[in-house]
Amino acid sequence: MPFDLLLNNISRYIQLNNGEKEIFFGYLKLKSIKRKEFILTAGEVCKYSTFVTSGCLRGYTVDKNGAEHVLSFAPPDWWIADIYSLISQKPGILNIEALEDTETILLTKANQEKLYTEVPKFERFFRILTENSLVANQQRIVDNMSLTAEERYSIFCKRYPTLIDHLPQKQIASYIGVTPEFFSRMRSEMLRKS
Amino acid sequence: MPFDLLLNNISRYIQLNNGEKEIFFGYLKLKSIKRKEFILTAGEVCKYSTFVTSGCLRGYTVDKNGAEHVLSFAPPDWWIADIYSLISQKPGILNIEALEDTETILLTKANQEKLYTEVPKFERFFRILTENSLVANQQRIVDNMSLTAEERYSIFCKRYPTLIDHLPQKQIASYIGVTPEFFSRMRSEMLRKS
DNA sequence: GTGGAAAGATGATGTAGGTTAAGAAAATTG
DNA sequence: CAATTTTCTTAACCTACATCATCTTTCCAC
Repeated sequence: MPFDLLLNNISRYIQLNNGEKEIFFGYLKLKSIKRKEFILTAGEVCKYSTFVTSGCLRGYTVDKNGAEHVLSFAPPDWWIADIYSLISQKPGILNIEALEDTETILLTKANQEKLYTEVPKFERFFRILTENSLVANQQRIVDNMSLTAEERYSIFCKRYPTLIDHLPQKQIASYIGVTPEFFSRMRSEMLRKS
Repeated sequence: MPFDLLLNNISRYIQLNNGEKEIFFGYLKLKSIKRKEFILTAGEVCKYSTFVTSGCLRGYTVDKNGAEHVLSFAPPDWWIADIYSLISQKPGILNIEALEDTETILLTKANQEKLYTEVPKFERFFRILTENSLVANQQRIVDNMSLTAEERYSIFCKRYPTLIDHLPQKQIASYIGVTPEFFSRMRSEMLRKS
């Protein structure tokens, strides 16, 4: 059952009966994404919430100097979307790219709205999802303002232990907000100290 | 009617009939806060969503070096809370303080939950509120990673024109993530250039 | 497997913004 | 309105991190 991981993800916050599950499944679509393929690029309108079942995606912006800034990684069991664009249905700023071959489940904005009407529990589910995301983002703002790069990296390691091994370190550097060069130096510095 | 501003705030996203308004009003409490008074301090559990009708609040954290970091201002027509603490009902990290004498409307977490059950529309309202907040926070992360302090200040001026005049500039400095000294220098630098 | 591209390491040098300190101006409070 | 506290300004010096350049290593496509 390809939806198992997703059902389990959802059951953390709301309980669905079989009828509700059927309705839900009807609104989903499976999609495979090849490594380096994009499912969204800046300037496009985001049409889907994407749930990752295997592989890994990353969401990033490109600033006016051409530098990339990773906003989020989406390993299995995570949702990803350009929330701004998805909500407003205006062109977004996020690029979402597969870091490796990735399997996903898509829920269109339109279907999500239908789901809210037909199974109102989903309103709760996505509210909670958004709340959690907001909390994480707020914490990240605080961390960026008050911690050194080294401290932010330690936090990243604790929070995403599974990601550290198989993620190119320039991606991690970008996520914590430093250049790959500085990140490399910082890491060898940290090893030397320990 | 002290609830006018709040009703108007809500009507941007959901429409309430008179019965629903009555239920809603029954769950609200008015509270006046004196300048420099705190409605929440780090370590406490956040019990309310607070809506400001006049005056201004600020939410900030204190890092391990004792430095303050402003996460949000709440001028009239804004909601404020320690979302993390409010959701989890665990001790939070936010201090919320009145920058001037302020009038507020409080909605307890418990009443908010009741509202979700009795008037499910509110689930939608707070979902949208959270979504908007998430979008703003995400943008702030991007801005902090990719813009200079000067650019962040320009954005702040455009986004919160009413705040600039009557906010001590050290508070603005803290919000955009620089020291008051640097902020002062930067501002005179900007004036010189223009 | 091998050739080319991407990722990583490392050194020299540059800069945005921090720190410390001290005085001037403004705003609160009694 | 005077006293006191808070905020703002300016200046000298400092540091975390960026940039640029070059070299080595790893990866992956054919």
